Amino acid sequence: MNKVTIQRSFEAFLKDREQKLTLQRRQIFERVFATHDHFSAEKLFGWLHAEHRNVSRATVYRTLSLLVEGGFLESLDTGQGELLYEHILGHRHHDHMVCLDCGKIEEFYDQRIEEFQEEAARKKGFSLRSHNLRLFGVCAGCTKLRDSQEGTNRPAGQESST
Amino acid sequence: MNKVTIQRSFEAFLKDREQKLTLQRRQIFERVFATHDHFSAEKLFGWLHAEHRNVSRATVYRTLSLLVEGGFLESLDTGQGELLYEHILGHRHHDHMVCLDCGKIEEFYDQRIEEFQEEAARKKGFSLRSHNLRLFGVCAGCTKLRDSQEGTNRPAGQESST
DNA sequence: GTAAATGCAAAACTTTTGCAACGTT
DNA sequence: AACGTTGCAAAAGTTTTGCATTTAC
Repeated sequence: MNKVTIQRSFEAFLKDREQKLTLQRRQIFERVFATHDHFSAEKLFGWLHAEHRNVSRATVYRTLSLLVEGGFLESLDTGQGELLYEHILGHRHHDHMVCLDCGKIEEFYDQRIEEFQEEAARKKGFSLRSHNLRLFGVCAGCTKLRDSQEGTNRPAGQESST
Repeated sequence: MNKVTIQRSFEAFLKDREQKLTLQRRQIFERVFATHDHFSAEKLFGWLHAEHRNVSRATVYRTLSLLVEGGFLESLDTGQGELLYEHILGHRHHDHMVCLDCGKIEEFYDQRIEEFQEEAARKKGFSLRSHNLRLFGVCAGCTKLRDSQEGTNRPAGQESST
C-alpha cells in the first residue's frame, strides 16, 4: 500500500462515516506518514507548530484517535505515562523492546508468539482483537556502557514484569 | 512464600536501603496483601480511607512505587490511563487478557511464549528484565451477549495492535 | 538527635470537553 | 444552509513535588 492509496483510503474512511476532510486533518495525516518514528501527541503537536501548521492541541488529540479507529495508526503504550503512535504504512505487525536505560525502542516479530497468543485466547473463550507485547531490558549499547562502568552505583530496583 | 515471610522480607528490604518501617507503610503493605484483585492507586487510597486508615494520597503513591521497586508488587498498565497493581504473593508470573467490553481481566501463562521472548531479546542483544503482554478481546460472556444482540449497532473502530 | 517520611496543597502532565465561531459538503 | 469541526480555555484525571512538620531509629 503506497502513500496515495492510503490517502484515498483515509478519504474513503471519512466519507463512510460522513465526516469531513478538513485542512487540519490533512495536515496531521501528512505529517504522521512523513515519519517512521514513534511519536507522542505532544511531539506531533510540536512538529506541526515548528512547521507553522497551527493545528490546535485538541484537534491533534481528536485526530489521533480518529486515525487509530480507522486503523491508520497504532498506539503503543510504553508505560511511561504517554501514548506513542506509529503509522502502519509499510509496517507489518510487530512488537516492541524498550531499553530501560536510553529509551530506545526496537521492533521484533515472532510468528510463534502470535500463534500461542491466539491459542491462549481460544482456551479462555476470548475472541482476540489485538495485543500489546513489550519487552523491557537493556540494549546492547547500554549493556556495554554499564560493563565499562563496573563498580559504579547501580539502581537497586527490580522491574515489574506483568 | 507465606505472609509472615513476605512481611519479614519487606522489613529486610527497608533495612537494606536504610529506609524506615512507618505506620503508613505497614498499613499499605497489609492492605495490598489482603486482596488478590488488581487495584489502582486511587482504589487503594479509597479502601484505606473507608477503613479509617488515613494515609495521604502522596504516601500511597510513594509506597506503591517502593513496593514495585522491591518486587512485592507488579504494575499492570491496561492502557486505560491508570496503572493497576497486583501483589506477587502466591502468584507465579502470568500475563493478562483484558475484555474490551466489560473490562474483566483474566490471567494466563504460556511457557513457550516466555521462551520465545527470551530468544527475541537475545537476538537483538537485549538483556531482558521484564515484559508486559496484554491481549485485548471480548470475553466469553460478552461475546454471548453480543451475539444475542445481533443486528444492533456496534462500534465501528478497530483496536490498536502494537 | 538526625535523617527519612508524612501530609498538604500546589503543580505537572497528558488527555478530554463545552461551546461559540468556522469551514466543508 | 446544515452540520461536522475547530480552537480556546477550562476541566478532568492521575501522579509528582516542595516544604514544614513529624516520626523512626
